[in-house]
Order: sequence, then structure tokens, then C-alpha cells
Amino acid sequence: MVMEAKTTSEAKLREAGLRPTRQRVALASLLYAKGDRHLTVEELHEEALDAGINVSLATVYNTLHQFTEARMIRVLAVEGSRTYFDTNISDHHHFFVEGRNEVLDIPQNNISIHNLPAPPEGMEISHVDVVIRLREKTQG
Amino acid sequence: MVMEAKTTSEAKLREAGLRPTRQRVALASLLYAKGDRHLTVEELHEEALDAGINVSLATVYNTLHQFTEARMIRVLAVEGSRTYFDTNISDHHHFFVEGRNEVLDIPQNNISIHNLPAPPEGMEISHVDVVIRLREKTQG
DNA sequence: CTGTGTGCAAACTCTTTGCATAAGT
DNA sequence: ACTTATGCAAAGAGTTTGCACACAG
Repeated sequence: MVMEAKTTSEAKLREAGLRPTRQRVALASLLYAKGDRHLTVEELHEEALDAGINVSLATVYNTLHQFTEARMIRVLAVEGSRTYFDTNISDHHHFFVEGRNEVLDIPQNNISIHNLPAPPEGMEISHVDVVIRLREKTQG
Repeated sequence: MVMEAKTTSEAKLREAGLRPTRQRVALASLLYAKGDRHLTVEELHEEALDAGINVSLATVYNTLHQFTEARMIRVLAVEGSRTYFDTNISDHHHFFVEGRNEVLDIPQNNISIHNLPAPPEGMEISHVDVVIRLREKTQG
């Protein structure tokens, strides 16, 4: 299984034009092992260490940015101090819990959007993000 | 005009339960003078200085957060290092230019969203943000 | 072998905080 | 007067960068 993941990740990396170094293969394997997910740099770093992969935080930053440019993953449109990456590149959406800075996947995925505007000249739509911002119920 | 803006801002602040101090009144006046807009802390700070209002950066930070809690403005869901605030509280949406970290208003405002999921228990929807991420056209 | 990637630590940016001073009611 | 807000500078978090060493092709 592990070998399989490694092989798949290597192929993905080559396709993306990235040299399949140990660290990149390891990080890609972690990312894709668990299906669609969103995580921060620190989370992936910790996972890597837990898995016995000695990789520096800076490398995780660099690698995730390389993966993003290679369109293997993408950045989530949530404000806040930390950057969230998402392994699901297709259009899908998120809850964002205000105050807690927490991102949740939206379970059902049949949200549809109508009357999307045309992008300005020379630009193309990379992705449409719907973020449903939540707050704890109050009687305020 | 200026007196008018000041008076309006004072009223808004009182309503929100915030003491209408010089700085808050000035910043609120700047915010609302130009209609709907989105800006960063630094941008507002600069505007204030240009307008002859001596206010510290820390105060702009604090004030914008207070305004946000008071629901006079809101935070935009765009990732990136800086936080964007928006004086338009109603549902409306944005383009985000990748790479340039630029936020643009979507001119027409008839985007509609269907099949919104129910929020989790104990939570309510604060706001729905649609961010259309743009990138410069390439033949990659 | 040659060039690209990695690790470390230091630098950077944006943001928050503590405390003395100033302003609002 | 009493309380809350402001300004400053320093601290803090997250992220990026420069350079020597290591690894992939």
C-alpha cells in the first residue's frame, strides 16, 4: 500500500514537472493517502514528523506552494492568519466558523451558483469558492 | 458635508454601543464617505493621515475589529497575508486575482446560490461569500 | 558530476498587546 | 472624576529567504 502511494505520488510529481525527491514524495503521499482534506502547513508538518519523515517546516511551506503552482492542490479562500490548503481541486465549498478560525467541509455538495459574471479581459476563472461563514447562535 | 458625515458616524457609533471618540468618528466617516468599498488596515491608516487625522496603526486595527464586532463592516474571505474589510455588509461577492492579491467587486450582483446546506447545530449563517478566483490567461 | 532541493536560522510582514497618557461622559 | 480609548514600542505568529550541504538524474 505504502509502495503504491509512493509510486502514484512519484508519477503525479513527474507529470507536474517536479523532481520526485524524498520529501516531496512523502508529503504528496500523506496528502493523498486520506482523500480530500484541507490542512495547514503546520498540520502537514506534524503529520510528517509523526510518520517518521524528517522534513523541515520551511520545506513544507515551499513544497505546498510548489504543489499549488503545479495545480495539485489549492489554497482555500478563508481569511485568517493561517493559510489552508485543499487537496480537492474541483469546485466544492466550505463552512468557516468565525472566531474559531475553523474550516469545515460542506457535507452535501449540490450547491449551485447561477449568473456567474464574466471575468475581466485577459483573465480566466481559476476557481469559484463559496464560503458559508458561521457564528454561534446568539440572541443578539 | 463633513459635519453631516461626522454626525451620521456619531449616531452609528452610539447605536453600536461604541463611544464616538475622535478617531472612531473620523475613521467611520472615511469608511462611509465613499460608499461601498474594501480596504486593508494600512490603506485606511494612510487615508486617515492624508486627511490630517493623526491616528496610530494600532488604533486602526483595534477600531476595525470593533466595527466588525459591531457589525458595521465585515471581513472579506480572501486568503493572503493581509485582512480585507468591507463596508458593504449585505450579500455581495468578489473577484480575487491570484498572484496579485487583489480584490475586485463583482459589478453585477445577481449571482444566486441554490441548495445551501443547513448550518450545523447551534450555529447560524453569518454570511455567504462567493469568491471567484481569477488568474491571468495563459495557454498552460 | 551538475543542478536542483533541503535544512537551518535569521529576516520579514502583518497583527496584537501592555502600559502610561489622553479623551469622553 | 471615573472609565474607556489611544499611542507607542515591543512582542508574537506565520511565512519567506539566503546560503551551505545533500540528493536526483
